[in-house]
Amino acid sequence: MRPFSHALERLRAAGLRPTRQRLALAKLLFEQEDRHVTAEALHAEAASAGIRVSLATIYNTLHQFTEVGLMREIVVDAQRSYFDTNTADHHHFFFEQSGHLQDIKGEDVTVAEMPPAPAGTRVKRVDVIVRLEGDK
Amino acid sequence: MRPFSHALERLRAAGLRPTRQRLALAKLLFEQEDRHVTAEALHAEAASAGIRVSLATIYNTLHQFTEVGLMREIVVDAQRSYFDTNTADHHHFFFEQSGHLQDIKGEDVTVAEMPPAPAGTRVKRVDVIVRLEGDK
DNA sequence: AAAGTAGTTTAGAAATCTTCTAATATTCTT
DNA sequence: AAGAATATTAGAAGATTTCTAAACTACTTT
Repeated sequence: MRPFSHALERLRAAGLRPTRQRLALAKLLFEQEDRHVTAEALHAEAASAGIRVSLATIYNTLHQFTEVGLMREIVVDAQRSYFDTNTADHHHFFFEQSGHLQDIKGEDVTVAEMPPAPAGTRVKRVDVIVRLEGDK
Repeated sequence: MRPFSHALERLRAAGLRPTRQRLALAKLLFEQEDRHVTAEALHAEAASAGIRVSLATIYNTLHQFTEVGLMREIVVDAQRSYFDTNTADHHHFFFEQSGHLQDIKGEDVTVAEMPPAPAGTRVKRVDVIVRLEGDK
């Protein structure tokens, strides 16, 4: 049922040349359940999986994947960018202490009574971030 | 009706020593309608108002004001921190092109059907950010 | 298969924003 | 006025992200 379960096909479908680095990163990112990664974390993970990729490529790749809609960026922390492999309509719990993110399914939050977008603008996205404190 | 309309009283009430810099910044920030500022923007504004304050003090002051509840921090842009003088329950329109923020009154957005906070955590805040593209 | 070309990757430098340091200055208390 | 506590500052340092331009790889054409 998942039309592009293979990294190669996903990249091809997105019009991205399937290079060694992109394939390896796509496997890390997409061949398991939805993930939230920072550039540094993915870089470290790649390194320990034996994939040699520069940090610049990690950034390039995360941005490219985001541009073509394979991922999206989540802004929850002023000092660090998070990228999410779940591109479906959904929101987030953010555990401020640990920096951990957890999806909230789109159906589980209802934003009712939105004011209209100001003249001359379009709503690109509505982000609901539930900031949590305490253990986890 | 505004119990602490004067910068001096606000600082005193918050337990912050009313220094020259803090007073001047409090005046810029609180003696006009609700504002959204970045550290750099406030620094520039202070400079053109003839207030000599270092950038380090701007950061110190914004954080202190936030700690004592006079302001709050808004995370909408991974590369820059915004601080808001409106501490009431409310949300935001974010104009991605210009980096401009606009309040949405708390009553104008209803977040219904929130899932419960995960065990061991408390909800600190729920942020709704409506990301806009287009002019303005 | 070889060559050409267009697109990628890379290390390291640079840019940007924020925090730190420790010296100096100011405010508050006595 | 003096002393103690707290603030401010310039500049250095830290952290994250982007840039540069050289080397490399993938794809296309021959």
